[in-house]
Parts: sequence; C-alpha cells; structure tokens
Amino acid sequence: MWYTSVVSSSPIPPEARAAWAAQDRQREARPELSLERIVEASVRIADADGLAAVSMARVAKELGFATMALYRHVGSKDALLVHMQDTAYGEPPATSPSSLGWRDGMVLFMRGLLEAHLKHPWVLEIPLSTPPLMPQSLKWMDWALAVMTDLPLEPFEKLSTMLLLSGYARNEAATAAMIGDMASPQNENVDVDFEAGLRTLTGPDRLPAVHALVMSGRLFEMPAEATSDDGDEFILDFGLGRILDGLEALIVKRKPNFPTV
Amino acid sequence: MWYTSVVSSSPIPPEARAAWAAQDRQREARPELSLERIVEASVRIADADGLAAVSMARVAKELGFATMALYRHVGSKDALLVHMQDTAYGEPPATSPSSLGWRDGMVLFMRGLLEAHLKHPWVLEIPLSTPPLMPQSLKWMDWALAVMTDLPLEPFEKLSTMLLLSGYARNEAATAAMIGDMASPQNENVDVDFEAGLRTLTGPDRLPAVHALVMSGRLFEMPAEATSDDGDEFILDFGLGRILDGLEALIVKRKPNFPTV
DNA sequence: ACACGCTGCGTACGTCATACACATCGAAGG
DNA sequence: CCTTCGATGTGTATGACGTACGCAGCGTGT
Repeated sequence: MWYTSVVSSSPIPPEARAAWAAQDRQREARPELSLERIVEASVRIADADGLAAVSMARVAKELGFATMALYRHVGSKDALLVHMQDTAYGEPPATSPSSLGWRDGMVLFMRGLLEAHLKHPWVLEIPLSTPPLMPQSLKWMDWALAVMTDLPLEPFEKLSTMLLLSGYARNEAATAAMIGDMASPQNENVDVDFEAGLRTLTGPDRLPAVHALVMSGRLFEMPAEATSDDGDEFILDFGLGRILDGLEALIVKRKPNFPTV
Repeated sequence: MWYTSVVSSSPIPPEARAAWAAQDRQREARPELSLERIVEASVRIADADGLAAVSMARVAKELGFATMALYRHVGSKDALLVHMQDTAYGEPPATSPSSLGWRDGMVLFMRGLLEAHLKHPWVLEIPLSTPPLMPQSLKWMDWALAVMTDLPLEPFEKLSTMLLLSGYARNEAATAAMIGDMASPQNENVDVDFEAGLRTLTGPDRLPAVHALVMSGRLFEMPAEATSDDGDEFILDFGLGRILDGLEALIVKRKPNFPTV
C-alpha cells in the first residue's frame, strides 16, 4: 500500500514512466495470452517434437511468456492435454451429412477421425479420461448422428454405433503406429519386425495357432476379394467393413427394404 | 586393492565380520529382487492407488530395496509399464478354444479381455506403444486364433478380426471408465452427468442431431429386442453383436452352409 | 485520487527418473 | 588360498518438471 504511493512519487518522472509503459505495451503487442493461443502452441510443439516435449515451460517460451502465466488460462497441465486432444480432432467433414447414404457417411466419419489421429499421433498418448463433452468431439458426434438420422435404430444404438466407429478409428491409428500400416491399402509397407518377432517367438508347440498363421507366409497378404464388390469403392479396412456389414444386418432385420447404401 | 587388505587386517575380528555377514544374508532372506517381483509389486500399487502412484521409489520401498536396485532388472520406467500392461491381461480363458463355436469363442475372448481391463483400469493410461509381442498378449492372441482355426478367412483377416475385438474390448473399458457403464447389461447404472452435459450444451440449432437424440429421453434405454433372438444368449454389448454379425455375413458369403454358432 | 480485479511474473518447493561411482558377494581360476 | 570378475544392491547427485504463492503493473469504475 505505502509502497505504491512511494512509487508514484518516485524519482522517475511521469514521462519516463509513460515511455516505459508504452514500451511494455509494445512488448505486449504480442497478441496477449489466451487459451486458444496456448493450446495452439502446444499442438505445434507436439506435432514437431512429440507429446513429451510439451512442458509448461516449453509452451510458455514458445509464446514468449513466463511459465506461470499459462496458469491464468488453463488450470493444470492435464486440462491442457484435454484441450489439445479435442483440438487435434479438428473439424468434421465439410460434406453435409444429410447428402450421404448412411454407409458412405459412416465411412467418411471413421476415415476422417483416423486421419486426424494419423496427423497428430500424440493424441494416442493422451488417455480418454473425460466424457466426450468437448466442442470438437461433440461436432464429430453430431455429424455422425446426422448421418444416422433416418436409420431404424434406437437412440442408444446410434450412440453406440458412433462410439464403436470412433473407437475403431482410434484403434486403427494405434495399430498403425505400432505395427506400421499393416491394415492400410498399400500392403507393401509392412513392418517386418512384427512378423519376424512372431516367427521367432512361436513354434508348433508354443502358441501353435499364431505359429500356423505366421508360417502360412501370407499374413500380410490382402485378399483380392476384399476389394468392395459394391462396385467402385476402394479397399476398405477389414474391420470397418465388418462393422458396417453388421450394422446393415441389423437394419435390414428391422426394415427389410431399407436402402443399404 | 590395498584397501581390502587393510580391511582384512582391520580392528574388526573375523567372527564379528562373519556375524555381520550372516545378518546381511538374513536381510537378504527377502526373496531377492527379480523382474517378476518388481512387476507384481507395481501392479499391486496401481490397483490400490492408481498408476500415478507407481514411482520407482514407491515400488522399491514396497519391496524393501533401494530405488536404484530396480534398474538392475528393468531398464527404464517405460519398460516397467509395458511389463505391467502385459501382466494385467492375465491368462486367457481356461476353456479350450476348440471346444467352442466361433461366435461363443469370440464373445468369450472379448469379454475376458474386457474383464481384465475393468479389473486393472490403469492399463488404459498406458499407451499401446509396442507391437503385441509380450507373453500374455500372445497367449490371448493364440487363444483367439485357435477359435478361428476352421473359419473360411484369410490369415490376414483372422489377425484383423482378433485386433478388432481386442481393440473393442479396450474401447468398451475406456467408455465404461468415462461414462460409467453405459453399455453394460444393467442400464440403471448410468452416469447422468454425461446426459445432463449433453442437454445443456446442445440446442435445436447447436448440434441438432445430438440435441434430438438426448431430447428423445430414451438415450440410455436398452431396446428390449436387443436380447439375442438366437435363443438363450444374454444381452450382448451392442457393438460386439454388430461386429460378430458382420463377420458372420462375410463367412456365409464365403461358405453359405458354414455353421453360424 | 483511490481501490480492485485481472493478467503476467519470479521464486521456491517437492517429486520424479535416472546417471554414476561404489560396496558386497559368490564363483571361477590360478 | 588368493585374485579376479561379473552380477547385484546402494547412495548421492542432477536436471527436469508441475505448480503453490505472493508481488507488480495495468485498466476500470468509483
């Protein structure tokens, strides 16, 4: 209290003070700290150097602020991670969901989420800890539910379907990160280490089923038939095809004449 | 060198030295440090106090050794986490996989893995970073592949199916941890917070599809029809049913007469 | 003119993984 | 029996990290 009054009558003349203040303000010409800027910087760091490189200190330095300044906007590092996660999902497809058949729509949904995960692989290191109530999560959710509007499914079933496919996308991304694109269209790009590992760890008596599989020599061979026989579609991920076929089975059981596109 | 000779002719008489050595050996009556004991202690701590409580210091104290002693057996904390993860999976079902129909078998596979995750929820916080070459992972994999031995599927497809279902189990566990058993048979035990959150965050213009769904008031109502009409099966998780139906569709396309049990 | 609240800052603390040098001990080999 | 060696356990020290806390400066409303 008395300290401020001392400062106001300090040897520093008011002009000098104003000049310094202006300089300070210029330094504040950096666009001001905000949650958005913090999250965006964190995502940039994670994209470049991995999630482990995202420390409060590093993020602050990236923005030109002191470490503790971040806490005026984020609460905790865990909160920051949640924001990063949601940001990484990005926007759902621009295509209007109502303009698509349910099958194409759900494929687009899953593929879009998968791409988001591949673009920001570090999301896989952030555990799913909160219910999906964040903005981007909800936008994707809304998009998927819009695709399913007319399907003869209960609300609960639509929600489950959406969770099934988003979970599948996350799993595919994790599998891809682990094994190296085993399930991707171009089947050449296979991490041989996994197969070699299986080969040395198994034997006719040790994990015989795995052994038989890996010894077939065709573990990473895509069945030619797997190309969609609907016509012109490209090769689907195996699991995605199964899930959608299973959904279709339920739909036609409910409404035999329902269009299966 | 000279130091030891000084010790051997130190003021401490040989009897005393022997006595002290014996005492030391008694102290070593603790069963000796080993990878197994370290992992087991870590799992115990995680089960009791969560994964965050698992620090090298805490694990060492639990076993009565010094912190750094652990590094003679584990290499790094990340390695320890991988071991914990694999341990948490436990043993695959005791039931012989060949004694089961493929559908029952795959249900058992998924449910077993799901149970393992629910018993050790912290596995969800450990990212899947290595290809599944650890012992328990491979045992589960072998069990699932054994179930699928006679199915008319390519090796690649069997592997994909197994990954699809194990990933689904992990997702269900994550969803259960987040939302609170939404997809479980007893539909009473629902985390209302999620629904309430959706209700306040959405509106007719804001995320309309989600809004419509949550306003139906029947979001967490299980459709009565979802009880299996195959006969005596209990209510399946929705997603599991879809996946298996999709698999069945592929199977009957390959071999129309193949038994669908 | 002053008080208040908001934002940013600097210091300080406790925790963590882990590098490194050392001690102990049993086994091997002369 | 003495020496050597490799394996195992220990103690200390370091650097990074998240974050509690109190202060400073600015803008706004009285």
